[in-house]
Amino acid sequence: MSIAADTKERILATARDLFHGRSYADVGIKEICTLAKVQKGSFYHFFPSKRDLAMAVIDSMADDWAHGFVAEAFDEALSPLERLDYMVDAVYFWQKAAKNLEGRMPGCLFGNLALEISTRDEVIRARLNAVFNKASARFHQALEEAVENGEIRPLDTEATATAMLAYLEGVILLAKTRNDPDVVRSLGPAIKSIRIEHRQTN
Amino acid sequence: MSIAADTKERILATARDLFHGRSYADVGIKEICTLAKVQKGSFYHFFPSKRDLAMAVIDSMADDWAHGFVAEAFDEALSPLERLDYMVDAVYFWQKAAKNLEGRMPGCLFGNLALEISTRDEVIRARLNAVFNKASARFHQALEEAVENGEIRPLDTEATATAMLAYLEGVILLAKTRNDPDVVRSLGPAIKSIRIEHRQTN
DNA sequence: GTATAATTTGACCGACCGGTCATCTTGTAC
DNA sequence: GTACAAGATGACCGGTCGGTCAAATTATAC
Repeated sequence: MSIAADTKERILATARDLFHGRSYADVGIKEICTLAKVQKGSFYHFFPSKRDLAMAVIDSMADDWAHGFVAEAFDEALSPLERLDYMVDAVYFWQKAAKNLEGRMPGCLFGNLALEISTRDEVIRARLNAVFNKASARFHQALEEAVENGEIRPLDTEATATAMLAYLEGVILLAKTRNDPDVVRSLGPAIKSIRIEHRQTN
Repeated sequence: MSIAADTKERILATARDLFHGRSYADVGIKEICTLAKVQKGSFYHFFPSKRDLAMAVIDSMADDWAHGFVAEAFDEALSPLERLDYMVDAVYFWQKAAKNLEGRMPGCLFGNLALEISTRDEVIRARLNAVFNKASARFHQALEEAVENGEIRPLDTEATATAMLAYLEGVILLAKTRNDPDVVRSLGPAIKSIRIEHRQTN
């Protein structure tokens, strides 16, 4: 069972890297199998289809993310606004490291997949949407605390949290198009300037 | 010659719609030809390759954009901040109309292509980057005017302009992932809250 | 040791991909 | 009307795609 788990894990990790570095459509099962040192038949023993692989990759990445530097960035020991800066920094260093390795900025796997296949596959779209919602919730919590602390003036924390996530994704998109991680560092910190006021309740 | 131009234009328009609504990789030459009522050989009479078609589509869309509602939005008769709101509105109505037609929010063609193929094709990446630079220049000009007018406090207009473009792209990305154009309307106006201060010149 | 299930192997499939090409038709110029 | 080029036709190509499968191998349970 441990060997099997290893094979599945190897497929997953390989697919994740390839999808992230290129795109879903551009990476074939054959290539994944070759790099993961797995036969095609074995692949289909673990994954019913390429689609299912994609969903497993999304889940896997979301997990790593949530327990990795996102957990660090949103550490409650940090002040809310520090968390935002930490998050931006983490994205910057990650993208820079990836570029040094591969020569290209891969951007955000979720953003990439969202724009590539969310118009074609409702299930994957919903999955990616859920990932974004979870990410947005982190921002939301930080903002709630920041308002409580008096670090920032009261605002619509929920809408602003989503706006901040959108901004971060947009910055990564632009940085990827420039193939320059520095864009993240120069534009990223402005995430703290984004404000959506409370809706009027008249 | 006018007939030929029409054929080429028909290919271009069809490809643009299909690439926008789905993705570059997902749309085949054959499908484009069928919808455009053109034979495959004719296609290759006008376009050397699918890649070249993609570049022509980018140029064509950028042109339409620049002379279409972007020109309207950034009309100098409007106050700078009004231009931003106009731009957001235009995106909202466009996406909403597209969703009503096709059932799905297509998002921004440039953003879509950037995330899908900019890691694979340096020339296309550069082309898309140029489009973004032009868009950013529009924001830049508006911000310059706004600062002159005293509509907003002085800031790093160039960096902020790019940040605003990033935000807009991010908002569209999130809206597409939710398949809900209303996201553009609810988050979009916050574009005016983004600020990047002048770098310290000590 | 034997039965059973999990895993691996690699040949194989039809469909479709981007792209080619010889041939035919149409428009243009004189 | 004749010559020439631009455009249209559709059969065709090798390669790759996601996916299948029967048979062989390995691990597990008793």
